[in-house]
Amino acid sequence: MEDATQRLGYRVKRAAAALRGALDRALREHDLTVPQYACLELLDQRPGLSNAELARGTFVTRQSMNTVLRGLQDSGLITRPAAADHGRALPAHLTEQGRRRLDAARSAVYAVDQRMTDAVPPERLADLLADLDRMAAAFER
Amino acid sequence: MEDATQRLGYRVKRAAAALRGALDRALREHDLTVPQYACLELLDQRPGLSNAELARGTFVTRQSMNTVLRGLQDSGLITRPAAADHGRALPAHLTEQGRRRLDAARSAVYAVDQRMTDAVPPERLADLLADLDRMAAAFER
DNA sequence: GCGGGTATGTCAAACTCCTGACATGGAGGA
DNA sequence: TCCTCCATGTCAGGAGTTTGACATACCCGC
Repeated sequence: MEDATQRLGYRVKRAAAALRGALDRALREHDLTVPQYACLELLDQRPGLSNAELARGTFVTRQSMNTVLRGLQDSGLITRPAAADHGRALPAHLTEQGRRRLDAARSAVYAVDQRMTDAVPPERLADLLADLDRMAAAFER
Repeated sequence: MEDATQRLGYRVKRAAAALRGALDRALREHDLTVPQYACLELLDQRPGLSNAELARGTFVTRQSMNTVLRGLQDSGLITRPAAADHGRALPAHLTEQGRRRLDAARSAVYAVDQRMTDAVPPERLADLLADLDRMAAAFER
């Protein structure tokens, strides 16, 4: 195991890089970046999430998500109250325009995901998902 | 499959994010970034690689690798000839100091990789590696 | 020989993301 | 009640990466 390209980390990195590139290309025609799309998708499934919660859900820092949210807000894709009624968390929601943009981009993203999914033998998909979860969990603290 | 967090792309992204974070933390004490380490490692295995070849091997653009190489050069970890004798490609090589720094960082990186590897059942490791390769290959053109 | 195609190194500008830091608001124990 | 701890939103600065572009150098078919 002296060749670093044989190690698990290298393979994960390569697969993730390929995925990221494909997503970038697919989302560009919808004028969305990957974090922006991830944010919209998360917000569609769980409306009212705060900045910090969205950051954790998309694997970026609060600060990065803050700028992402501001951009989405300026584009009119999401809304956030100016002040919090309880605590400091500001619950974000999709606007009608945001929902439409998400619907348009979703098909492109799903096609990318499907292309990747189709590349693995179907009988191994469940194990693969479980292993990816275990790898991620191995670094949580 | 309406929950986006159940899709393969999300799992890959999460695993890669966890790995990247762990590598960042592990390499910080060696004053190296992930691309810098990847570059050194690749250069150790295949001395004389050019900027563009290193970029492809580490999944970044030529421009990014160029700045990485310049930093490594300024730190005295690699050397590059000022002019190319054949074509424009400038073959890079590790210096003695670069080799020492790599050796020091390698154990930390290997520990991270091993921790991730240990998280997956050993009888599935070979399949996992193969599937990751298939996923990456699905996006090549 | 030579002209198109390809690959390389490099520059400039913009963008994204991160680290570090600070102030605010809530929860729980002394 | 007070006060320590934790989570959140935000600001400032900097580091890293990307897109777009340009000039140079080889290759190959004509």
